[in-house]
Amino acid sequence: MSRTQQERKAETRARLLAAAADLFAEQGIDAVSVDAVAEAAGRTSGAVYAHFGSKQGLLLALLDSWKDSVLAVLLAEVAVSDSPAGQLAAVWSNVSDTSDPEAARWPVLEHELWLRATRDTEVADVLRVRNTEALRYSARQLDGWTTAVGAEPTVPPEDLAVLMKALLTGLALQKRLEPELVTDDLAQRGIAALVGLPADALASPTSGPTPRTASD
Amino acid sequence: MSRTQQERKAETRARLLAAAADLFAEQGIDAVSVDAVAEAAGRTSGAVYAHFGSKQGLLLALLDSWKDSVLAVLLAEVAVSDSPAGQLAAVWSNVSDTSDPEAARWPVLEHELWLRATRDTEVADVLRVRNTEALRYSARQLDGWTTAVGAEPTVPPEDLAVLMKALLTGLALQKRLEPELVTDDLAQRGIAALVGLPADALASPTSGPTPRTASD
DNA sequence: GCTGTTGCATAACGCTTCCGATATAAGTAA
DNA sequence: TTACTTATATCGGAAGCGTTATGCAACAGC
Repeated sequence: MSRTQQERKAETRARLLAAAADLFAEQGIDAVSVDAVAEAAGRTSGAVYAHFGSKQGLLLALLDSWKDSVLAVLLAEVAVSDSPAGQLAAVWSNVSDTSDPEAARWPVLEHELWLRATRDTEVADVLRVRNTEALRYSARQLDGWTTAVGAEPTVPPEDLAVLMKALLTGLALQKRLEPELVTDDLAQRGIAALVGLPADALASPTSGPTPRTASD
Repeated sequence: MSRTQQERKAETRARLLAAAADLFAEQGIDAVSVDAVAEAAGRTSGAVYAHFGSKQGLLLALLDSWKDSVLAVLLAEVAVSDSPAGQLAAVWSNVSDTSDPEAARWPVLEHELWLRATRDTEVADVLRVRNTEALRYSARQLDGWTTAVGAEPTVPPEDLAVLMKALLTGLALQKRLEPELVTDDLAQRGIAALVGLPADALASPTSGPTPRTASD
């Protein structure tokens, strides 16, 4: 089996990034050594420095690769349901799911990155780009939903997107500390209140098929 | 001038805690060495281990000392104004003030502690205690406010407190990454929406007591 | 004043980190 | 083959970490 150098290199790079994502999320970025990442990828630390120059370089490359992949995954999950309630539920579960350790991993890492951005300009820059991108998309969606459902939010869609993201982020944070305090139902009521709807308006959508609503 | 051993010890302990609070918030807990804390306090690392046994012991002692002090400060600031609008503004500014580096410090540390709680059981325990305490107080306040202003929130006060805290936390987080995206006005509108009020019902901040009813 | 104790400084230990210098293996082109 | 390039491995150094052991003043009780 002959593989070109390009293929070899590409695979090594991919394996290093995957290993870094896993370990960073599981143990925290600072707690993970370069050697640990390399070993988990079946390589040695030399490969990391050859590919990314430094641990910081590895982190930035990881962020870059995420800007595409993670957002794409979320959008795909959202696209499955076409009712506002289902789509919001998809977003919420994507952020807050604590049952599956695999899925619960990257929100933690996301959280860590936001904190890191406070002191690391490079990380902050990357995060800002992703954030405004997500907010722009979110604002568009929210605008469509609110008019479709006939809600009258007290703020324009762009601001509503900020509030919504803040609420979801805060709830996810809180849920990790005290899971039983933040039920799916509570999240839904909070969202409804922000949008300017009665609490049950999202549970049984007025139009379109009823999707899988969050239980609890 | 002669000082008793007790006084000496107490002052050293206080200085170590103060230095730890400063440095931890500024650089992050892991990035700060025990030696650095000791030096900032005008002592050496030996003093740290004599007092707290370990770096983790120092951290836990710091958390303990905060459970009293920080909450007390916040309550005092809240007590200054006796209108719901003013009190909410006090809370929000206390969480989100980014102008004064001194004040902007501890929300960052708070954020870091929440993240740390994901992997550190001891920190999680302390944080849970403080959190439920704050939520209980907050729920009581919110209950009083909503009835006083005549709002009709869609959830009971205990849940409303969770939502409110989540929103404020999320907004503070977001504001640190993109300050111009999260104005005080936006925060106020978000709060109002959660409580179930029109956007301008809360809009008279630091002035004296506002009329009891917002209806007109 | 003498003596035991307290509070902290000093210095060293064992471990881990990042990362460069060097070496080897794999792939490509003639 | 031969010559050359590229990708990864190996090794080691300098520095940093938390922690422990020891020593030395300043104090307290007699």
